[in-house]
Amino acid sequence: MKQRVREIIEAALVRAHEAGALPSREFPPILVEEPRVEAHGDFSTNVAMVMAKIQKMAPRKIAEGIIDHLADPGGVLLRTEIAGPGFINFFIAPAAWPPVLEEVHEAGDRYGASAMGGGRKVQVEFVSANPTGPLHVGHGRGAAVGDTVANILAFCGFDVRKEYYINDSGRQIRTLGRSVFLRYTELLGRTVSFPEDCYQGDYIRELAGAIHEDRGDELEKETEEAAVAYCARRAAREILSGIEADLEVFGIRFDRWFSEQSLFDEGRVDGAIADLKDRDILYEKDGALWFRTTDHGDEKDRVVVRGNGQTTYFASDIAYHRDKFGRGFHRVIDVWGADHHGYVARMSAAVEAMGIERERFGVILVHLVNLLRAGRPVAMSTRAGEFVTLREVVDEVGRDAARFIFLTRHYESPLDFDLELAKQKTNDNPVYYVQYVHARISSIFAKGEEEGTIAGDDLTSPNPDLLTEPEEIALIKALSRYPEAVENSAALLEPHRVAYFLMSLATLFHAYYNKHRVLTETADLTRARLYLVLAVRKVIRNGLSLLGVSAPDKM
RNA sequence: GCGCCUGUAGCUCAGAUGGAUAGAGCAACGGACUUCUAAUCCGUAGGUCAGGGGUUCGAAUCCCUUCAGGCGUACCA
Repeated sequence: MKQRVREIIEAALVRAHEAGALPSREFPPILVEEPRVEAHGDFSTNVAMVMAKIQKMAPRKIAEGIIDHLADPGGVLLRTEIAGPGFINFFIAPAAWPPVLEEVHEAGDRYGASAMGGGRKVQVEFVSANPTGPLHVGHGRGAAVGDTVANILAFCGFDVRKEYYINDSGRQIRTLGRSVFLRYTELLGRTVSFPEDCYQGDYIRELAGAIHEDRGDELEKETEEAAVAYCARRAAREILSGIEADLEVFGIRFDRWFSEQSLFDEGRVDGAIADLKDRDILYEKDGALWFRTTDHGDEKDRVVVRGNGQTTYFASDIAYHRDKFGRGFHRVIDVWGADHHGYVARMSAAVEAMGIERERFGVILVHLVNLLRAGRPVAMSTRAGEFVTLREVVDEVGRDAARFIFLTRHYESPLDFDLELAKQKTNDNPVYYVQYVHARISSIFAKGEEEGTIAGDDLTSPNPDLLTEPEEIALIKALSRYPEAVENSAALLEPHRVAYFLMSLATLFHAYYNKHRVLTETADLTRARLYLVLAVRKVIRNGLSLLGVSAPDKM
């Protein structure tokens, strides 16, 4: 509908110019918005004010010229008015709304989908937690955001791949190996002093126990280096498969798990370094190899190969991102914890230095999660091994509630996740509020079938024009806004917009439900209302599925 | 010190690209279940959009500045 209004305005501008009412034919992009105040109409535009300078006319005068040349062949406009400093307000004829329902029904599962992506390949890399311990709630937030952003982009016509980058090389993995090996030697009856910088969690003992069970004391016969390496490899593999299982429970499946170690094994790190050196993007200083990131906006150059010959984490990341773009992704989106924000400038600089336009690389910084229980903070420290895992949270509060909570805040806002609140079935926890709409509508259909008034979802020749109640028009208006909500969500990479849309749609539905009956004495009216609520159910289910939340028929 | 993020009702949070009178939930108070699910609805009350300056027809939104909280500032990952 908004699009239709925009077209009407565009046509009026051209006609007004041709008729001499507007001197310049230079028109700005037309902004059509939905005013907060009902008295200002269904839509309004500020074009007249924006054009004042170009046209060298008073805004209200321009507005008059536009209104005089409005054509409305479809008869959607009830009336228009000029208001305030030069707004043009449009009031839509109530009868113009019900036909919108046909669009919802025709598109079905695809309602709200768009072609904005044009099939371009996009990669979303998220979670990518080191395989040194189980996932915690913070990872869960990143997982929910990354997964949903990817879903929404795919829905908007991008060819999306979800990827998990495994940091299976480097010091943390060696530390993991050392931690497990030490616990293992403990099991052999030795007393060891367990260093503070090793991983303290109980899961380390479990991993050591499993190795002890399989291999007995065999590892003792190997060199310590080999034994530690074995422990590291094996522990990382097992932790990773635990992570994969936890993500599966959380409703997330990756298209690809990408190993950092493979970059070394296949010579991609060396390859990237050699290439960048040839192009004079890397230079030597003080025995180290540096990247000229300052040429691309970073505050200082960064080391890629240290004086001792070891590559930095940055080196792997350069090789990794080079590989990503080499795979033909038009756009690459990384989802990181906000504590890595200091890394964004250098990574962006590196990408740009490799000849890739800056807009093609984006980082979503997901802010931290404070885990609470009934208002009190729950201690969280990976190293000390005191933390609540994502799995425990999902087991306790449920996948739907957990995902929804992560997605009802902007990712740049710190999040308090209260376990007790998350279990409550109140409106402080709106996932149930939204799901309840779906259940209620399903229940209406169940009742209708039971009474024999309808058969399944099959509504023969409904007449939407019978939907004249203000609550019905309000619902239809809301449904018509869904595609735009999804597009905005995709354009801004902000999944919470879909969640908020669903909550507001739910509010309108519950109000309608409480005031009017769907199954009435009049067959025509019943069919029309079923047609409406079925459209609502489709959109609720559609939106929830983007968020990775289930749409239950019963609650 | 410098950089990034955050600051909106008692609490938790929305308010993209600057628009007209600032929004929701929770909590508080008062109402609505013989009905298609009350996990719901209706109403009342609640504000110096952290403070100050600026830009303009118009600022929660853009710019400058102060304050508060978080994070980051390695030849760590």
